[in-house]
Amino acid sequence: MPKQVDHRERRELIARALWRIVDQQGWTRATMREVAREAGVSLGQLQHYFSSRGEMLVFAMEFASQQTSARIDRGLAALDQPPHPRDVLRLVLTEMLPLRPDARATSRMNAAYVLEAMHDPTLQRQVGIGLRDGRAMVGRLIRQALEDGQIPPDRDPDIETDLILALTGFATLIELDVVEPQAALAAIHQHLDRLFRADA
Amino acid sequence: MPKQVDHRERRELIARALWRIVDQQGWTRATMREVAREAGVSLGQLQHYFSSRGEMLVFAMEFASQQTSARIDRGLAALDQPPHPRDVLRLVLTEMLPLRPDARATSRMNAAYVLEAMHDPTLQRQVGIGLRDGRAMVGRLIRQALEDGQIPPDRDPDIETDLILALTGFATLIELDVVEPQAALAAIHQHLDRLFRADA
DNA sequence: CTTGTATTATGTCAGGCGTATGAAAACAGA
DNA sequence: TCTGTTTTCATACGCCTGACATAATACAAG
Repeated sequence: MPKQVDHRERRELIARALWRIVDQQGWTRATMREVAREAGVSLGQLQHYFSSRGEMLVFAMEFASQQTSARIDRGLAALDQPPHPRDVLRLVLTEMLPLRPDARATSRMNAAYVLEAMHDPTLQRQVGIGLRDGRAMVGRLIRQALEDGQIPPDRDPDIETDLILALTGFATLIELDVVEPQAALAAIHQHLDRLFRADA
Repeated sequence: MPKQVDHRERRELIARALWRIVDQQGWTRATMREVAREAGVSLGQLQHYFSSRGEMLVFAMEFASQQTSARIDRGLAALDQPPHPRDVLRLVLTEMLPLRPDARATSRMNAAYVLEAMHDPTLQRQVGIGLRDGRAMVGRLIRQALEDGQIPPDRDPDIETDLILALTGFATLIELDVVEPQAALAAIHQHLDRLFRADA
C-alpha cells in the first residue's frame, strides 16, 4: 500500500553520510542535524529511519563492521586456496588499518565507538564480544599452524595471538603520522615472517 | 596584594577532577559545569583559571603526559644502573597501559585526546610531535642495544622500533577485557625477550 | 583604615542539541 | 476515485552548552 522505498538501502545511505562526518569532523559532531545535512535529507526524514540517535550510531557501526568483513572476505578470495595462515593474518591486519579512504572511515568509526564503549557497560559487552570472537579466530589459526608445523613449536599460541592483536595499534600510529603506512606494513610483514618458520 | 592562591596547584586540582570525569563518564561529558562540580568549585571560579574549555583540556592533557613521564622516571630509578634496555622498554610500555587506577585515567585521557587530534590539525601536530619524540627515544635505545650486541644484528632497528610502539595497542584490548592485563604483560615480556638475544 | 587587585559567586545570553508533534504529500490497493 | 498507510517535512519544546558580564568578597600593601 505505501510508497516503495528500500528501507535498508536508505539506512545505509545515511550510515555512509555518518561515516563521512565521523571521518572528517569526529564522533561528537555527528549530530542528527549534521548527518541529515550531509546525507541530503531533512531532519524529519532521518528520524523516520532512525527513531533515535543511538539507534543510528549502532546501525552505522554494525554496518562498518560488515564492510570491513566484506573487504577481508574479498581479499581472502584472491589468495591461494587453501591460503597460507600467514597471508590470512596479514590480510586481516592490513584491512583493519586506515590505509585506503574507506578503510580509514571505518577505522575511525571503530576508534570512536570503542572509546564510547569504555564508559557504557552495554556497548562494552557488545564490542567486547565482537573482539573476543576475532581473537578466537586468530587463535584458531595460530593453533592450527602450530599443529601443522608452520610455526616453531616453542611458540606459545596465546601469547602469539595477543601479540598479533596488539599490532592493530598501528592504526593510531598511522593516523597521527607517527609511522608511515609502508613502515607499518613492513613491520607486520616482518613479525609474521618471523612467527612462521622463523628459526627452523 | 591579592589573596595568595597557588595558581598552578589549583589548575592541577581541576585537571585531576577532569581526569575523573573522562575516566568515568567520557570525554564529551567533561563540560565546564561538570568539571566544576567534580572539582568542588563554582563555574565562575573554574573560568577564572581556564578562560576556555579548550585551554582546560590542553592543560589537563599536558599534565597527564607529565604524570606518565614521572611514573616512568620513578620506575627507572628502581632499575639497575645502568639499566638494561630491555627493562627500560618494558617499563615504558607497561606504564602506558591502564593497569593501575592512575595509569588508567591518564590512558583514557590520552585515548580521547588522540581521537580528538585526528580531526584537529593543530592538535594533530602537537600530539604527533610528542609521539615522534617517544619514537625517537625508543629508536635510540634499540640502535644502541644493536651496537652493543644486545640485539641480534639481523634485526632492523626501524622495524623493531615500530613493532614496540604498536604494542601500545594492548591498552585498548585491556580496556575492553579482550586480553587480561597479565596476558598483555606476558606478551610484552616475551616480545622483548625474543628481541634481546633471541637467536644468538 | 583605605585602596586596589586577585579571587569568587551568580546570572544571562544565544545557540545547538535530541526529541516530539502534527500535518502535508506520495502512493498502492479496493 | 477513494482509502489507508507510508513517507516527508516544518516547527516547537525543553534542556544543556560555552561564553560573557557583573557584583560581591578576600586580602596584602600603604
